[in-house]
Amino acid sequence: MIQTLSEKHADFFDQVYAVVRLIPFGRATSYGAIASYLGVKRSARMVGWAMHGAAKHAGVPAHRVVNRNGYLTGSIHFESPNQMAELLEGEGVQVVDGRIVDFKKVFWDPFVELAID
DNA sequence: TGGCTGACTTTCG
DNA sequence: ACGAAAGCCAGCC
Repeated sequence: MIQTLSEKHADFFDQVYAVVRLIPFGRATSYGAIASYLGVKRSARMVGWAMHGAAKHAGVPAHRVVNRNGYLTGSIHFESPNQMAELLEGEGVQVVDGRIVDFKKVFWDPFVELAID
């Protein structure tokens, strides 16, 4: 739960996992958006680094996390470079040349979707 | 134990 | 407008 993020002093990784898990089907977000949501936008790299552990965390759709341009930069860390793209396409997200088409449309902004008050 | 590296983003020159 | 550098923090030699 998101509310527990601010309540509990969970590890940075756990917070990232929690947010990533909330990404709806057919949507995607960026490392920076998650980092910013967690209040450490400058640590966007850590979000990506956190995904290293996300692979062993079931239920964490790491393929729905891309860089701010919609490029599947993390695809190289999947079982195969095209694994990430195929997963996204399987969710109806069109991917061309390692980049999400109309990323702004499929972009899932935690600040908006989670409606922070 | 200490230092390097990294699935990024932003800002300064 | 483009290129380079910094900042973030935890895991892994």
